[in-house]
Amino acid sequence: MSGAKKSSGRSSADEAATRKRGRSLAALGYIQPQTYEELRAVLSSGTVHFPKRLRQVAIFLWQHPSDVALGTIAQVAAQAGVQPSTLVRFAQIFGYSGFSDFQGLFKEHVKGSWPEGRGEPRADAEPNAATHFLHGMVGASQASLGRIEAGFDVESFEKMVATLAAADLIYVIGSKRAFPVTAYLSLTLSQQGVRNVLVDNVGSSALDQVGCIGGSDAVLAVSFSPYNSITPDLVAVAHERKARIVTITDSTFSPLIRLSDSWLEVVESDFAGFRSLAASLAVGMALVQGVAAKRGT
Amino acid sequence: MSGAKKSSGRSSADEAATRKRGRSLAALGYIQPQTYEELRAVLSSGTVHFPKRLRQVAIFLWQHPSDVALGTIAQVAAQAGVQPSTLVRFAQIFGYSGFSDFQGLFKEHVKGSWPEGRGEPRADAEPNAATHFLHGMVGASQASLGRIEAGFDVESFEKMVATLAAADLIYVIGSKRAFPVTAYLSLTLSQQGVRNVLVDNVGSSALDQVGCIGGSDAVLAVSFSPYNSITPDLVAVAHERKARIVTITDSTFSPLIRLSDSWLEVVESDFAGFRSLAASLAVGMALVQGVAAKRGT
DNA sequence: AGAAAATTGGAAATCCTGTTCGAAAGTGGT
DNA sequence: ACCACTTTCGAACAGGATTTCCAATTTTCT
Repeated sequence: MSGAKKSSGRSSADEAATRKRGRSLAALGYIQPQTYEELRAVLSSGTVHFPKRLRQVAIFLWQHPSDVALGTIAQVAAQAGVQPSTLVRFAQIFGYSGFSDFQGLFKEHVKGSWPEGRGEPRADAEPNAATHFLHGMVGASQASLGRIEAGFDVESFEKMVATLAAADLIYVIGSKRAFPVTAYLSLTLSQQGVRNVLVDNVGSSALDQVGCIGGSDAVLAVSFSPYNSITPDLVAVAHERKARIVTITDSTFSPLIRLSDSWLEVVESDFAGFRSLAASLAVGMALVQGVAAKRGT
Repeated sequence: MSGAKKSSGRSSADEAATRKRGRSLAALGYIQPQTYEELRAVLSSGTVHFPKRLRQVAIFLWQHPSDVALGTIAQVAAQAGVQPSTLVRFAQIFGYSGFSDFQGLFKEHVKGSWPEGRGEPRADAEPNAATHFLHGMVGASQASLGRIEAGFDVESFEKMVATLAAADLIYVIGSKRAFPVTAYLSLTLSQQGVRNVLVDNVGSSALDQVGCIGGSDAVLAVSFSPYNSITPDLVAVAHERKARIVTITDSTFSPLIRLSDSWLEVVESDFAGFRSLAASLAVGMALVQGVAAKRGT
């Protein structure tokens, strides 16, 4: 609290910056974002209105996080079309002492998104019922994720991407446990500009929906054992109507396989009967990204 | 990255470095690696035998490319356990004028394999682009999972379980990215014999649904940034009707927090703009299990 | 074992980067 | 149109980062 003016002390520098400029967000009740995700949340919330140059900065940060993480302030400023000092001001508005601190957020994020970048989980056995189950669930998820990386059929995957990219319209089908996966697939496909229909069976209209499938359409089916939902029936109809069919399922015994042009096996672990979906979602996202990339070109 | 700003004679500086030290690889017939892949190829070929410290450097570069790209020379040296000057020497052996030039390789590589936000996912000439993305997605999932295990608010969690277990009827609310999570929550709750309503907004009936919430009911809300969906509106209505509200969200900026009796922060990583749901699902399953256990007794 | 060569550690010197500050330009209200 | 206030620009400054250099140490060859 001793008001040293330009001491190099980090924390006191923050306070000094806040005190000096009455308009910092901290003064308005906001707190300093501690992670990249929080920063994105603030930027996207639309609650902050920036003047022209600062908005320009915000947009650039949003669109080119890796350039911000890797570059020097001069390079970033040049790419964003502003002065270096503008970047410093931007960082200070959010309560940071300067650009360097602020850039740390981006570095953390890029490092975190980089496969090699993370450490191994350490084993602290905490005797607590809640954390014990969470730990088990996390373990099941990580086991599932590890398994797909270990053995992944790239050939099938690329065939699936090609099939879906060539399709006129994509029908996404999955019930029960698979439904959360198909819901996310449908959402991300739409966000990537890929037209698709989520067959959710609202109003029991699923059979009628698939009755409209044409030969130039494709079905993306997700199904897990036990295979007693309506998914096999729906896919059978699509198959009769000559649609291309790609499947994500969890064993070679799935009735969908003989109907499918290509398929991937994704085995999910469970803990105390609660099954993970982590691997299926990861594979699903990869599919969506692949299709979007292929469509884009 | 156009670092064309440095000192005047870049190319002549290279030659000078080469001429001065008789043992540079260039003098031995090797050429200066122009890309990160070339560097990796040279390192892995095993044709070069380094003394102890330099080998240490090579191993570190191999295992932690993102740290090399993001850090300063001092940070990298500390992590690798060598002196900064050793890194400079290493770079010069490969024909670079110094560490900065050499680091450029790593920066290029990291930036190149980071498909920029909303931008066009450029189809790299990388043959295994599919597996690279899958790898990244798995990494994002694992990062998310690791994060919740690292810092998990057990107190809030148990308060949430207690609230939900005491409720007459549980309303599960979430839109867009959060919907897959709520769909799975609703399914597993039902499978555990816990009565619940999934507010899916089919037929735009969500507002009317939450209009029926009573004081003995509870809301389980899931919401991620940007918070521009109808979820905050729905939860606000439930709050007015005196329902207990528990929330899973991804930052302290979420508008749901001030409406909630208890809440958990679950930060999900993303890769190339595709966000993982692994952590939210794991936490959700833990919640369901906790509620079911408490109801059962 | 001894000497020469290679390698390493550490501090000094230099270059560059990030930050600060005052003036200029822009904006909005009276 | 004028004034007060905010925002932006650009140059000067300070501090940090990279590089260089030399002595100390280890290795290798005779």
